[in-house]
Amino acid sequence: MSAPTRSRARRKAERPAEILDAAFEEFAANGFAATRLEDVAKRAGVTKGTIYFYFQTKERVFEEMIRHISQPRLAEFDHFIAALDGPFHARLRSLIVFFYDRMAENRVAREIVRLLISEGRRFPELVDRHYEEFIGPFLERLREVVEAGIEAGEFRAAPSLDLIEVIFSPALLMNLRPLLFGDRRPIDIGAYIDAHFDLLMNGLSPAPVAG
Amino acid sequence: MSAPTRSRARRKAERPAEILDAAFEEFAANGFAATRLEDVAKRAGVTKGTIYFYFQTKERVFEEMIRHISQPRLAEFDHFIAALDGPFHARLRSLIVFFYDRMAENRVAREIVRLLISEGRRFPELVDRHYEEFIGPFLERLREVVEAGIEAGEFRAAPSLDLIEVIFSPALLMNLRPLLFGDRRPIDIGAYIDAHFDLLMNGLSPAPVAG
Amino acid sequence: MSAPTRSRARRKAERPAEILDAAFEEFAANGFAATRLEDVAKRAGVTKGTIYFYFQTKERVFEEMIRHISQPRLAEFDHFIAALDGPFHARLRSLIVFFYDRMAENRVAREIVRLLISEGRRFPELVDRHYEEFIGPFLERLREVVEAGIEAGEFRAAPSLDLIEVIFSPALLMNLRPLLFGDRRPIDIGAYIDAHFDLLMNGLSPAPVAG
Amino acid sequence: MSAPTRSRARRKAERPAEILDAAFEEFAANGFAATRLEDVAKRAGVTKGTIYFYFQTKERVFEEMIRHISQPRLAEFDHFIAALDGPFHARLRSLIVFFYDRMAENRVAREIVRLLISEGRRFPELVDRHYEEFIGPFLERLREVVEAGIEAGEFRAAPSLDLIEVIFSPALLMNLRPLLFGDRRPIDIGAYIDAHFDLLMNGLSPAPVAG
DNA sequence: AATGAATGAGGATTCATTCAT
DNA sequence: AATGAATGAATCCTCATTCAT
Repeated sequence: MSAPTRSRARRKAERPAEILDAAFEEFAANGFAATRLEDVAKRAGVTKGTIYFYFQTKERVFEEMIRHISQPRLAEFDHFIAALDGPFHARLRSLIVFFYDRMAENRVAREIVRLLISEGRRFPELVDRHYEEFIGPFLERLREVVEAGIEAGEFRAAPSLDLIEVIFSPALLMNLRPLLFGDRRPIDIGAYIDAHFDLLMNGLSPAPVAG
Repeated sequence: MSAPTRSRARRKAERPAEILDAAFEEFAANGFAATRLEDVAKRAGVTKGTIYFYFQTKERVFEEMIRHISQPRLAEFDHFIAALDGPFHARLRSLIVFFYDRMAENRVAREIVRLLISEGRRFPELVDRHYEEFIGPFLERLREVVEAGIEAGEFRAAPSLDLIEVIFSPALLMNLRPLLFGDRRPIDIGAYIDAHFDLLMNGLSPAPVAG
Repeated sequence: MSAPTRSRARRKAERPAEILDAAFEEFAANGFAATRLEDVAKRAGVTKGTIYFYFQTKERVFEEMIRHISQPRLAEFDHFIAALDGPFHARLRSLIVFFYDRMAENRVAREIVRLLISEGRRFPELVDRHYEEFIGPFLERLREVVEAGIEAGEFRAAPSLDLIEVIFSPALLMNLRPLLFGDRRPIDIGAYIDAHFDLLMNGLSPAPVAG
Repeated sequence: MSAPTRSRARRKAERPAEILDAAFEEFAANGFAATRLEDVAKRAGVTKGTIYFYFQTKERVFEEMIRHISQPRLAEFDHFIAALDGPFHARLRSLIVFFYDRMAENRVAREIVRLLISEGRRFPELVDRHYEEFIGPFLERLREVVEAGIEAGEFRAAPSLDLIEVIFSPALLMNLRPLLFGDRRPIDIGAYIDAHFDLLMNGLSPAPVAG
């Protein structure tokens, strides 16, 4: 099948990506130290030697794997931002739903988070790059929307503006839950998102009795 | 010093705890797979053989270490709960501040969370026990306070009552941040807690103009 | 039970023997190298330390165990020899049946043989002592009976007189069989003994037609 | 020497056999448990890792070693059987001499027997395979010769026909002797074989006085 | 480009032996 | 006499890495 249809040259060009995809699965399943390059090779359909042809060390495989898996999300995010429209509370909701969808409910993204947490001490630059490329820009967009919403009178000038992460942090829980519990303890994510947004907009205090 | 002052029997009684304390430091620093029992032994001031006298395998050392480190917190929590008092929004704040204080700002607790995330797949019972002993009861207390507060008219009956975790989840961020960034990217936790609580009570919507 | 009936002093006197009995079972089951003194201790109902109180090293335990298990057979053999009586072919049969009974069909004796074969290179003096105390005397008695039988005209002066072991060697097979096959491949020992003795007396050649 | 003369591929093809030959020497000298794979490697001129490249565990090395050492004898035996000729008592003697020669006087075969006895409990399938491939067929040939000899009037119909092993069992002694005594207690094997065969044919009973 | 044989340092685990009590 | 905590050398096995082909 693939042998006749894809030229040898083309297959060669895809080798590194195939190895990194395989590496993602193995590292996600076992962590950095407990993953054997032998298993990565087997999963990628090559031999250990081939991995060393493309990557210098196991560390390098890990680093490039994180890069390889993360990169595609960036463009997607930019595109999404560009399309944001409508009233600011709708934009805010969109941003948050986007995070739930792309980060919390997406297995690949979740496992990357797991790896950043578990191996972050060994690869601090990876974590920092992630902040600069994903988290920072996301928070920045969030802040812009909230600021504009305040200006437009849709939001009040809450202290959370300065600590914008407090606004979306409930979404983190949906990211961590499956990392901790796997399939155990499932939750109704739709209801959770609604609860998050309701709390975000209205808080817990009872509405003052309108005159 | 210890040889003359402490009797052999006394030292023996303390050995397992000493080993588990050392194990915590090593596992927290390197993760399960990358930690060498030899280093745990050295840190505990014993030899490898001694570890195997008390624990059957490296896995067992890990499991018992988690248990050993976590246990003491339980009593503390129960005691805190018993002392909860005052208006319900104050109790709610107390609970949340308690979580920030004991979980987010405490290095040991944070590292336990890291280990549960990174090694949870290998030790699912540990994660589940943690839920049953810590997370579940904490959420339960939280729910009780909110329910009572609603009854008392201090809180509105928000949908978040059913998904109580949404209420305290911003605190998770303060738990994860140092796991990811170490000492880089510090944050003003006091301000963050205030923002969290403000959002919790008031939301982002502008207050309706009072009559 | 045993505590009240047996005095402590008496139990102490039996300790070494209990240890050696336990050692026999473990060494027989696993061989010298694969046996753990810890298991010997457990089986004997004492601790490792106690073994070292009575015996200097694992090697010593092994050596003394062989001695301890073998010794009792010697007296038995002497007693049996003294009672030998009747025509010489009957005495020969008795001797051979004795060997089958005490060596081939007795599990303990068989396992001692296994140990002498498997550990003989490590403990050559044990093997040699065994020859001097058991095999040599047994062959000597065999030779005496055959010689007397020749004198009495009951046996012919076959060359096997000088290599007396050829006479009883079929019995060895009954010793080795269970060492190799355990309970697999059982054999009718009674019939085997009869075949052995028939061959011994009559050989395979057809009887010359009597005048 | 070997590096320039033998190609890598050629050396590779011989590696497993070289390792198994080395394994034979070490296991024969020390038994299974007391043999260190490190020593096997050293003797084979490779490193520990190489052994594990070809064999999964120490057990596997042992099993394949037994196979590797035993196999070549099988063809030899078949060839010998095909060439059997002459009167039946001559064939019987040939068979028995063959056993003495190939099993009792051959160091390699003897040590395999030692290993089957000492490690048979751990590797019962090895013992059973040995019976099926070597012992069983050998006994079968023996029986055929004796049966044909009876038919031809060269042998009498002794009860030993049903327990054919009684006929060759004296040869076992020549197998076991060196296992137990090494070079101590040498024996004149030629004379022993003669005595064995004389007994086999004529027994111990005095010849009836011919008319 | 790719293979896979080979290495060797490293780490988990075992166990004979010691010794304070 | 007896215990059992403690040791540390020994040994199995793993795996990142190299390199001849």
